[in-house]
Amino acid sequence: MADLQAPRGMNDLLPEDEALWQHVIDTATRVARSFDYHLIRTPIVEDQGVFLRTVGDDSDIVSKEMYLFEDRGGGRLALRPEGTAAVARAYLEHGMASRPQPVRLFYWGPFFRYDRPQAGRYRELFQFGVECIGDPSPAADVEVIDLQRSIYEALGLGDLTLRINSIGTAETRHRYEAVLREHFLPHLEGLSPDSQRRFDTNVLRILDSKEDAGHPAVLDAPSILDHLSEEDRAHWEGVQALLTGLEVAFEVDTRIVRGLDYYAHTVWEFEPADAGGQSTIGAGGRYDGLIESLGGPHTPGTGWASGLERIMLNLRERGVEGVDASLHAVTVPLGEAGAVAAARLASMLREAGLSVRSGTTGRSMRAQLRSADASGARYALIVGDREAAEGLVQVKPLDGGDQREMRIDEVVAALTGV
RNA sequence: GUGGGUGUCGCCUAGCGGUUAAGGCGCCAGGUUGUGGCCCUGGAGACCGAGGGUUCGAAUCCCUUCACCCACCCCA
Repeated sequence: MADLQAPRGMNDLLPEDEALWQHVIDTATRVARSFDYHLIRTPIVEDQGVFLRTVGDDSDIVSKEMYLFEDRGGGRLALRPEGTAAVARAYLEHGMASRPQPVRLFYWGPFFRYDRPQAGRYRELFQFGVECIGDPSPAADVEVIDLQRSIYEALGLGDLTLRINSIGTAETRHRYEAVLREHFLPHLEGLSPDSQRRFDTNVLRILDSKEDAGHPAVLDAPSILDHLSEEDRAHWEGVQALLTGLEVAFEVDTRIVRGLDYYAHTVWEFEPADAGGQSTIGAGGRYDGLIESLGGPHTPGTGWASGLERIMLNLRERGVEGVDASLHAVTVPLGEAGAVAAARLASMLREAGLSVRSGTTGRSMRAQLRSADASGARYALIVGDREAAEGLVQVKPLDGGDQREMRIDEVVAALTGV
């Protein structure tokens, strides 16, 4: 084995994965565009402040998973750990608030989190995400959820479960956190060390603890839904009514709390029914406080991100493979004159829109035909010195059909014609 | 960050103290002169993840380290 390897938790995408990868990106892009969402690409590196100010100091992402570094000019940069804050930064920087609202954006690309790798969890991960910025209504939440669902549907993952919750506004949440602390305080001793830690850092997460899942104090914990303000409640009911109207199936799950600080109101996750470890395929939420925390005016927003590796993992589990654009032909050059004629023929066919692999010169005809057969191409185009001298080609169908000799200028028509 | 498992040719695997480290797939070349898919023959390709020990002798035992896998934490 080579002594140099890809960095831990980072993977190479190999040619055999190309078809499925491209299928996922193309499908997601197509569906997003059908909702009038458009691509935004932001740098892979951002000023650290973009994430430090928005994501939340005590979130794991900021406290221990960010790749932070200084560039040669002393700039304090971060490899982006997530997309929303970066898109919000771009929205502000480019004055998108003066475009027609809401602004509908999608993006995809690599993100980085220094975390221990595991099934479906990588240090370099790829996400596809969308953001709808500038619309405070429940309809915006439901639009992006519907878009997300449509992408999964188009990919063949229509059976994913949508679990959804409302965490109200920041004020609501703070009030609820106080209620929760009061509730858990007498039971702290009986909870796991993790939950005891969360009591201080993020009480909400105790509700989502796997270790304490069956604990009576968790089971009869007060629900955030009972602590929503009137405004929160109106939004929340609006979301549910619209989802129901669209016949989008969902489950209310009050344990969904989201790890990032900027979320408010609606939060959701899509998961396969047979949920395992790193099972969440895509998750999102409303982030009305985000742009303010970047120094901009109060601006509502909602969106989601989905892990491309997790999508691919689930597609593979269901036996879905991408379909490779099939190779039309392979040339079989023989001799020096044949090599020249074959190369000219190949470029002619490519210009006509066909995909053509050049055969390896200097190899025996038998070796070349074996290789052509293994390539999956439909035709072998044999051009030896004899053919070259007379401007001819032997067109050999690789499915066993009869070989035909034709003039070079007839080949394009013969291969594109039918 | 915590706990468990695994590392032998490109891929899958055998070997588990003394073997020229074996096989399958794949790759390359042949099975008479320019015709594939099946079959047959041959070849290339591994200092057994890396570094230290133990031993007359280690892929096989021990330690360290790195990587991968699985779970927790967290998250997409």
